[in-house]
Amino acid sequence: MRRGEETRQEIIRRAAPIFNQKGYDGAALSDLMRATGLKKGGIYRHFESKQELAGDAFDYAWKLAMDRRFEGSEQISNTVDRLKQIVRNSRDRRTGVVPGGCPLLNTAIDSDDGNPKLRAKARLALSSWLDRMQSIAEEGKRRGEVRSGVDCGELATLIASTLEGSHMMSRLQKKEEPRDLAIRHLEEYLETAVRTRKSKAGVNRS
Amino acid sequence: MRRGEETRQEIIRRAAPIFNQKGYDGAALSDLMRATGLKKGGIYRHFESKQELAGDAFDYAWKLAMDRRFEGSEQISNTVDRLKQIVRNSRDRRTGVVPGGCPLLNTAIDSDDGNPKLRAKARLALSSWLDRMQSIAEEGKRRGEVRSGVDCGELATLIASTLEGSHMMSRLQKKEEPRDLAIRHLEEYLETAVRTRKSKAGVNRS
DNA sequence: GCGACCCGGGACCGGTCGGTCTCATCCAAC
DNA sequence: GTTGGATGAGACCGACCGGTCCCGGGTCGC
Repeated sequence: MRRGEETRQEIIRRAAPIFNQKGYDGAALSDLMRATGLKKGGIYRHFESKQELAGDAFDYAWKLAMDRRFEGSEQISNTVDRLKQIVRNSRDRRTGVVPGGCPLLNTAIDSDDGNPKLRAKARLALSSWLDRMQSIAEEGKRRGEVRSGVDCGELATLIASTLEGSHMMSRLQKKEEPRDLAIRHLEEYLETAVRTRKSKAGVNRS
Repeated sequence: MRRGEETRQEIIRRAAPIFNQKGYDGAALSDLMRATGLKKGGIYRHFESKQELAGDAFDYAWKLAMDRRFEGSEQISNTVDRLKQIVRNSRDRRTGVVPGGCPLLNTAIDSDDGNPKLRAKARLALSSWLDRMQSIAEEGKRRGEVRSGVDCGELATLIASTLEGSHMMSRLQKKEEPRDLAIRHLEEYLETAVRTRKSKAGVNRS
């Protein structure tokens, strides 16, 4: 990797928390300069605009968040248990991600007015998250682990919105209860309304 | 009401959508001047800072939203049906409120970094909302309409976070599905896990 | 060792920010 | 009709915004 490219990536890494915490407008060039240790010229050498940097920073932050949220789920064979793991990850695997809360939630609200480019990125991010969860549910359906009556797209939407809503509340109240509660609720829902009932013993438990 | 006070209220009414749509930093004095038809002097005559105006505008927007969300629920006698009505209101009664989405969600994210005064207002707003729903559930418990095992505070938290999360998704996707889905899910939950089971016929339906 | 180029510093730009202050006008009480 | 407080206009302020540009220095390939 060329030296300039390394610097570029470093700028993205350092800028991501600033944008995630302060929003697009709130993240001033002076903040980014302080965070990166570079002056304006050094930053604008690698990005043609603040928009471009913000976009790259969002992609970086979202990728990290997604990786963490699906971490440890791949090796779980049962799809419902895999979904439960993903749900729990939103609480248990939040270290090492970009500070400032969920980039998707932040950017969705932040770009609600104005900023169509960031908004498009947020929309895409949401879709990719939903698609991944939906695919798991559909795989579960084919395998007979998920009930045939379940709408996999709706299931993914329900999980995402419950997690995001409780995430906002937990951050606002500075308490873990809302998030814990949402996770318990979703686990319960997955067990009682999604997982195929087994008449025999040997029910899967994660 | 003195003339100045009328002007003050009018400024709040006009400023509220600006703050709700653009956020605190995003709402420039020039925007507020355009919306109110006043110049700086005219605005600062009635508010000692942008902060104060933003706070009053949030209170105004939140009061409107709360009124709408609880509208039509008072005259429903059964408490579970009352909660169902409140849940449905978040979809059905959104006309006449301040544009730009839920003021609580917007302000919670917007004030996540910086702005402690607005954050305190958002926290208070959330508490008052939760308290109102919790009180209804507790009344239902005393009346035997809500199961004794239900934690009313948790129920309120679950309703709020599910609605807020789906609200964000609906706005981001510009689709009503996430919100509709969340409402259906909460209605189902209220019926199956909250409402007291009746062994006799004549089950309440809203 | 040399030349080309990659890189970052930092002065500079016009514009806009939130906020202050003075002054003309309006209106109501007398 | 006069007067005095309430009201709003708008010039002005320093700070800071995102963005541009040029130059000096470091680092390559040769």
